[in-house]
Amino acid sequence: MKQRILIVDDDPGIVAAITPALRAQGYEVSAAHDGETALAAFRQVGPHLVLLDLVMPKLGGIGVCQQIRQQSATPIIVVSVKGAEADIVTALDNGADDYLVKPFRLSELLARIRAVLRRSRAPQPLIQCADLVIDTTRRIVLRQGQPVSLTPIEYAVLAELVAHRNGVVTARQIVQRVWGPQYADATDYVKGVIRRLRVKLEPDPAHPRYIITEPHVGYRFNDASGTVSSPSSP
Amino acid sequence: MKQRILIVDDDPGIVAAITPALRAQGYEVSAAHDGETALAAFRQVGPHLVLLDLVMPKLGGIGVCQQIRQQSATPIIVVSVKGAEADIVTALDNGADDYLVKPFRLSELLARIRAVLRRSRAPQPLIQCADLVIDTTRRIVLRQGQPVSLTPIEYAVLAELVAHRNGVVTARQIVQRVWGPQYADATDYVKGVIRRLRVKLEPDPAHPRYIITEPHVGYRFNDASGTVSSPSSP
DNA sequence: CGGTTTTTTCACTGCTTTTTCACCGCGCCC
DNA sequence: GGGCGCGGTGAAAAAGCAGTGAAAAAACCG
Repeated sequence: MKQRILIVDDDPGIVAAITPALRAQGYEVSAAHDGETALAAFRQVGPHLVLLDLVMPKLGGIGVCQQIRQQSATPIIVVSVKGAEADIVTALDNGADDYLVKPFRLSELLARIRAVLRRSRAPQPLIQCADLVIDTTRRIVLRQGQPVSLTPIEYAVLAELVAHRNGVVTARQIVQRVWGPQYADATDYVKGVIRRLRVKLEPDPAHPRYIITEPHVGYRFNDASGTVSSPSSP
Repeated sequence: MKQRILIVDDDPGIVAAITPALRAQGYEVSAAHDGETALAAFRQVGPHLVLLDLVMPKLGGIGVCQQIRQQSATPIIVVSVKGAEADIVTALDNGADDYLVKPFRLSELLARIRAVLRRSRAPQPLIQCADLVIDTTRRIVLRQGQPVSLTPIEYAVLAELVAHRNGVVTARQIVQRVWGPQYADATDYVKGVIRRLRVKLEPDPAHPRYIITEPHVGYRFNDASGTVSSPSSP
């Protein structure tokens, strides 16, 4: 699935300059030109990353930052002409992940996007959980050492759950990430896939241990045991 | 728990300049002066973050970066005099999380450290109050460590109360925020939800400690203890 | 092209939540 | 003391949601 980037900038020139470069890298790009439409677009598109200008009509970049952070951990890179120490510190302390001063070098922006996305999607190569092993690099799932055959959609949904393991993911989020933003309310799809996943992965599909339903909120991948591979910060 | 930072730089001046500032922020600081000792120190200290210079004897910064990445996901901020596009892109693509060109502003470095640590350590703004813990990002409420299941409306009302904790919120305000402006005088809804919240959250629902009624005004969420959240502002 | 797997659609069921409504108790002011 | 506003209580009706099964449609593969 293509990664989606939302550009928020009131200067159409900037948007026009960046967009094709991002598309060339294989990202899907959408844009908003003021703070309020940015938040609406954010909810609708469910992007994997936000490129955010600071100076904007309606609602400033800092405000957008805070609003997004209240509802999501989606990475944000602020791109602004304001290069003062105070601006940078304020943005970073209000939830931005990186800060780039205009004018910037395109390849640097791309590299910073890669770095931020790499960390946020943190595909820990191996996730082990009782009798399940999920190898995200090979797209393989083992259950009690036996490989489980998953269809592409099943795997994509599982990956989405595992990416936020121990956290709740709404059906809406899953549909947006796996099928695309335009399917946002086709949450029926998820029901079916979740069921098939449970049949294939759960010891007792009727009483799930891994794929837990958080009533009226969404689903949660329950990883009781700590992840064993690739030790992160000790 | 104090967070540990490993500084890797062959210039003792830099180390001497940064170290006290980091200590003042409450970090534990250790240092290494070349690539090889850096890796040894990394394994020994197990830092939460690495500040890495590029030009060094024995093993360059890029090499250190790769080696660290092979064994850990510990965040790395590269700090270097080299400001060329190619250097930045190379560092970021080899596992660095951020890149700061010397000379840098100290407060910017500190802000970038906070930003990177925040993301790597899932910072959850928690509201703690006696035996209640409210995790606003994950939509989870714990009572004496046990998760409490709240319905969407219950959670929304609680969030509204908590947002103005220790201040009074009128029933009218709650209805407007949770149900929408057109429901402004359906204050009956609130009664029911408040009751259910008390049953679920209060030790003695008949004599509320948290969700207090302010007669003829509204409700107030009583947060005796201070809020505990992640260290974001210095 | 035919057969198989996968995805989509839909109707149904049991359960939880939300809404609605009637009533109770308390304090207050006239 | 009786009416009145306000907040708490309880229960039943209505609505919404998740799980299930099964069949149609689409994609895949030889």
